[in-house]
Amino acid sequence: MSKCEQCIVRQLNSLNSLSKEELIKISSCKTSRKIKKGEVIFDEGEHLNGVYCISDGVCKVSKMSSNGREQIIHLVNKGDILGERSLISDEISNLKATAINDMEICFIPRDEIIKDLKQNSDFSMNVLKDMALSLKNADNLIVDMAQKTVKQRLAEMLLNLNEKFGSNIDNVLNIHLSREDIANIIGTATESAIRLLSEFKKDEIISLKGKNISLLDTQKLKKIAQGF
Amino acid sequence: MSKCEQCIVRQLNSLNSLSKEELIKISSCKTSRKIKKGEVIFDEGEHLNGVYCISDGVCKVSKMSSNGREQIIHLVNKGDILGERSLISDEISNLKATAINDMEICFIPRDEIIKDLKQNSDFSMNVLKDMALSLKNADNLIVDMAQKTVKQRLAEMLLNLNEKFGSNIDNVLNIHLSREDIANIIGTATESAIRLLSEFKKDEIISLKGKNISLLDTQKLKKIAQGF
DNA sequence: TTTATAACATGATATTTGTCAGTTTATGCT
DNA sequence: AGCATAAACTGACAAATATCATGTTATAAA
Repeated sequence: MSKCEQCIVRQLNSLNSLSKEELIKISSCKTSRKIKKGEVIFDEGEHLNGVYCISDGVCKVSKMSSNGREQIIHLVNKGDILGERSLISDEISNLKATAINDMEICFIPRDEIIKDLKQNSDFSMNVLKDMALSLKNADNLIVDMAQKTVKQRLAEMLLNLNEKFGSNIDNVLNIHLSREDIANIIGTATESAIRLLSEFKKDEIISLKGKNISLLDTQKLKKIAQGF
Repeated sequence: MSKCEQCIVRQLNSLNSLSKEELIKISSCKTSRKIKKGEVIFDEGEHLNGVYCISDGVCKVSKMSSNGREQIIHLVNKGDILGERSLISDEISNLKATAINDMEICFIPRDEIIKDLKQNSDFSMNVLKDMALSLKNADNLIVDMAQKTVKQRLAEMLLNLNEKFGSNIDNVLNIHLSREDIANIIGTATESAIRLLSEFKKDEIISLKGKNISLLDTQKLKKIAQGF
C-alpha cells in the first residue's frame, strides 16, 4: 500500500501541515478503496468515523430537500478532503456523497485526525482556514441561489467548472456531468437546465456534444452571470 | 469597564473554553461599544482586525448580490460571536453587519484570539465545532433557497425566528423586522413577502400588528415549510 | 444487431414570482 | 398638532420557471 508521506495528493490539502511522524502514523491506519461511478460513498444520516482523502476522481456532495429533489452542494475533486464537517462536530452526516466517475479514495479514522488536531496547532489552524473558506463559498452560494435567476446561475456554474476542473486544448470542460446533475447544482428542473443550455448553444456562447461542453465566450458568460 | 471573566454572555459561545488567565488578558485589551439601530458595524471589503462578542441586541449579516439586492445570510443574537470567519482566514470581510436594534458589543483584537487558538487546543476545537455548525446551517440554507418556494421559505423563517428569539406570553415573536428585512432573509421581493404574510394572516396561521408577528398555528407552518 | 432503457430535447401550458404604479398607514421631526 | 418621509400594502401585468406530454437520441444488455 502506498504511503501518505509520499503521496502527492496530500500536498494539496490541509494534511500538508502534518509532520513526517504524524503522516507515517496516519499511513499505517488508513485504508484505500476504489469506488465505481455512481456508487454512494456515504449517505445522509450515516455516521462517518473518519475523513476521506480523494486520490482520484470526482464526487458530488448533495442533500435531499423535503420536496424530494436532490440539491448538489458542491463537487469534490482529487486532492480535496471529504467529510471533515461531520468529523469535527461528531454528528451523523447531513450530506450524501456519490461518485461522478470512478474514484480512488483513502479513509483516515477519526481518532487519528482528532489527536493531531489537538496536538498540532499548525494543522488545526489549517483546518480552521479550510472551514473558513468553505463557509465563505457557502455564503456566496446562498446569495446566488436566493437572488440570481436560473440563467445567471447556469452561466456562473459553467465558469466555476472551468475554474475548478479546467478544459482541454479545444476548450472542452474536463468534467462530464449529466443534465440532471447540472440542474441539481443550479437548483432547477432538468428541463429548464436543458433549455437554457440549448439557448447558450444557439447564441454561440457554448458548444455541446453530448456531455462535452466547451465554453466559446467566457466574457459573455461572465456578463450573464452578473445580470446583463 | 466590565470584565470578561465575569461576563454571562461569554458562557454562551466558544469563549467559554478559555482559562481564567486567558480571559483576564482578553478583558484588558477588549473595547466595548454601543451601536445604534441601523448603524453598520462593518461593511463588505473592510478588514476586521478582531472579532465582536455581542453583549446585547441583534444584527443582520448580509451580502449584496450583483443584481443590487441585499441578501441576509443570518441574524446574530446576544451571546453570539461575529466576524470569526474573516478573523481566521485573515481576509477582508465578504459580509456586512448592520444593527437591527440598539446593541452593545465587545471588540477583541485579532492577535489575542489567534494566540489563544494556537495555545489552547480546547478553544480551537470549540471554534472548529462552531464553524462546523455554521457550515451545516449554511448547507441547509443553500438547499432551501435552491429548492423551496418563497411561501415555504417564509413559513420556515417564521419558525426559525421563534426558535432563535422566542416569543412572549401572547405568542408575539421577540424580534421585530421590517418587511424589507423579511424579504431579504427569504430572498424575495418586498411586495411578495408582504403578500404572503397577508395570506398567512387571512388563513389565520399568523396574526400581524405592525412589526409584531405572532404564530397562531405552528403545526400548519411546519407543513407549509415542508411543502404541503 | 436488435432491443430495452435511460438520457436528452422540445412544445404547450400552468404556476410562481417580480415589477411597476398607486394608495394607505405609520413614524419622526419641528 | 401638522407636515414630511418612509414603510406597508394592493392590484395589474409581465417575466421566469415548473410541469406535463411526447418525441428523439444515446447507451447498454442480450
